[in-house]
Amino acid sequence: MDNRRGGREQATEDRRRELLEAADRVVLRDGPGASMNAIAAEAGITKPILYRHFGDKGGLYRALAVRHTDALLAALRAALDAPTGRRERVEATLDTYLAAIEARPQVYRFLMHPADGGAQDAPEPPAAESAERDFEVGRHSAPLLRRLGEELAQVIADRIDFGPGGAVIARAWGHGIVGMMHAAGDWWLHERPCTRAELVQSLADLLWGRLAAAADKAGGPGL
Amino acid sequence: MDNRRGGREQATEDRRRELLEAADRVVLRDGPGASMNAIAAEAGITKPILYRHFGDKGGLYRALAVRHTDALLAALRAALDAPTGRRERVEATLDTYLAAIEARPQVYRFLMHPADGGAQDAPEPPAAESAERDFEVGRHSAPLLRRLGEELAQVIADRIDFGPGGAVIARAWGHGIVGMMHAAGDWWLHERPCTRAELVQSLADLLWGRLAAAADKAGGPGL
DNA sequence: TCGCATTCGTTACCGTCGGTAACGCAAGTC
DNA sequence: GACTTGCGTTACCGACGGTAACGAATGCGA
Repeated sequence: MDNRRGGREQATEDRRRELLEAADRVVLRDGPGASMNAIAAEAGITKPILYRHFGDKGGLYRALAVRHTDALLAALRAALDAPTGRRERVEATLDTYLAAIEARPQVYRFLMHPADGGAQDAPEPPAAESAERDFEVGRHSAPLLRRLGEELAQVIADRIDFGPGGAVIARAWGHGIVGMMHAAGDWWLHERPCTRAELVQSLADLLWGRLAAAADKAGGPGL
Repeated sequence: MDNRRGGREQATEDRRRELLEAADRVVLRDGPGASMNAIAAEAGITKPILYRHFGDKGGLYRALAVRHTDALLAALRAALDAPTGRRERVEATLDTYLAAIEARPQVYRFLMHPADGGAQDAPEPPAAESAERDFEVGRHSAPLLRRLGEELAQVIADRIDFGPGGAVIARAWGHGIVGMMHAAGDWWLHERPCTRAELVQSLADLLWGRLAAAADKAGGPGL
């Protein structure tokens, strides 16, 4: 039908988008762990073509994650680039993240828990001689966190002047801050013990060294 | 054999411990996602008795997690209670955590990714009318993080004097700091870009407000 | 001593899932 | 009109979590 224009590549690209949107709908409805069958059904087709497009479930999830991560990253970058003071930028970034996970908790949930990740070493056939030798702790959790961490690290490294070896510090901070945001956001979304603005203030205060500056409680063990 | 003493309850308790140790070995060897079959085989028995003891896989994993979490918590509490300055305590706590995940990455990996968690709402039969209505983002990730966060929040609330409403701030900080530790530790364990001591210093600096105090890079957009 | 209930353990199975092989069918080409 | 080339299907595989139904061993009252 609409095969005019370049060729089939355009068509398969459209197809891919369509499949991703269907997958998105299903994941949004059923949470992570949505089955490939369900996704295929939602898209009006069957499993094998899903696999032809995305390889395996990890591929589909990765593609989905990239979509949403890109959107979130764009919003965060905007907050990070606002022409205001550093404190305001930090607050805006925190608020942007929290607003995003508040608005679409299912998406957020999916992004943070993408089933597994990928290929440890050898699944199992060769006995199991990987033993404790294989570390490779990584990729168990969310690639999103890693991406956000690296992104923030880049911004930090660009903006703040550490001494030599500063790149590593910036990365540690990037991942650390993202983790802080994530964990606090997760807890907050679950229990809603305060408003978003209050949480933003608390976390910004934490990053602003209030932990070091705060007074001990009376009767404490000193310091 | 050793049925003297109270009765069978003692025996089943021993059994349970034995099974948990077997499960521990398997999880340590095969990573999370170790199958119930494998665990049962390691314990020298078959699946159904595992299910009789722990209900379902979540139950077993929860029991395992509690064991390790308790051990880690004890170590962290010791670091948190050291009779030194606040900065030293923070550094000791960070170092304790990082040393733990460094020493046993498989255990750590398992704790942070306990398969799923539990019972969303209705798995699927009733059509799927939960829709986007059900929030309940929680419990998707690790209960360990929550426990650590609450624990740290308690220590913070005990030791630092916030004004009214301080309990919520302490909890936000507790979860935030734990998340920071976790994410940074995860990244560090994966890439090993620096020594443990260096990471501890970087994170402690971050918590000490160095982000607020640090100088802008030359040519930056000002503040 | 026999029967009987209870407990521990087994084998054998179910439903679902991720993933794949083999086939069917339409369209473009000579 | 035969021939390739993709898209899509059905039908299947192996592994998993979980369970039902059945087999010994043990304790106990008659």
